[in-house]
Amino acid sequence: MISDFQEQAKEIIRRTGDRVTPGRVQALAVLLAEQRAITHHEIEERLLGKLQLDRVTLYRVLEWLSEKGLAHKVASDDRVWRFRANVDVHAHQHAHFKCTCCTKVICLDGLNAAHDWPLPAGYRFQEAELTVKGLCAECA
Amino acid sequence: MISDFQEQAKEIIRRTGDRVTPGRVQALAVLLAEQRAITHHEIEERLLGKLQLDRVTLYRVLEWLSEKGLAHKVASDDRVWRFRANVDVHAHQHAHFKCTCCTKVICLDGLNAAHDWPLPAGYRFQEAELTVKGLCAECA
DNA sequence: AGCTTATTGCAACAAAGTTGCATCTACTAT
DNA sequence: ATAGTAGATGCAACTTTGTTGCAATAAGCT
Repeated sequence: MISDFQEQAKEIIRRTGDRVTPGRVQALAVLLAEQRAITHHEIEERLLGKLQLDRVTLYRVLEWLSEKGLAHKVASDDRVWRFRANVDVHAHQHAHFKCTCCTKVICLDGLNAAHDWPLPAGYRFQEAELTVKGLCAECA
Repeated sequence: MISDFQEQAKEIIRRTGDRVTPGRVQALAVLLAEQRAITHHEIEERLLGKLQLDRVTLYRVLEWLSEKGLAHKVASDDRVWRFRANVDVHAHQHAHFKCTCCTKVICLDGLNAAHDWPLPAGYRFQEAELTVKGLCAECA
């Protein structure tokens, strides 16, 4: 299973034309194996044993994944970025759910934060970030 | 004008039953004088000259204002909390707009992030935080 | 196999916020 | 008015999350 994600990650990264490095492959593999948005810290934990990767390098890898559109960053109220691999045209405009109990974050793919929000005159819309908070099935 | 806000702040604070201290009064007065959500740092700037208040104390005052429901905190993608005085039943459920150019944040009072978001089975809604990003009238 | 340049690791730094504790002060009760 | 007390404040030190500069390394090309 895991090597499956690794191969998948390798192929995705190869297609960007940029270098295929262990750090990028393992980090993306971790994200692919996860159905939810996870923090830098959580990714580090999952890499333990598999690959020793510098903290800073992981930050840079995650930044690179976002830039290349292979993953997306999710802002949260705890000042921590979370990352999730971009699946297909999963694309940009979608909402997130954060459990106020276990802090888990998932993507609400069905919910697209569309651009029909009424803004004051002269304001221009770019994007919307919607985070719904509550309790997940396990914590409820 | 300014002392007007000070008197208003004093009265609001008095009604909580907690102590009316210069830090609380001045901080709330600053928030009342502002129509948008501002950062700890911006509040500190506006207090310069009026009152020398320790960084930590301001953090605690802002926390207290939130707890007492006199102000609300707005999370943002720059990992910085912003605060705004709560006007009337302005209350909780509303959206925010953040200018991607000047980083200014305003409250979209007309837009209430209502609770009809479709969640997965077993999930329980608590609150929603909606941030619309784009350009404000001055930056557009 | 060697070259080139992107990537990595390390150390140091930065911003935002928190904690512990001694000191001070707003309010209360005299 | 004064004194006592719980609650606020100021200071120093710390934490967490993330960033920057730079020398060393290694991925992919020829």
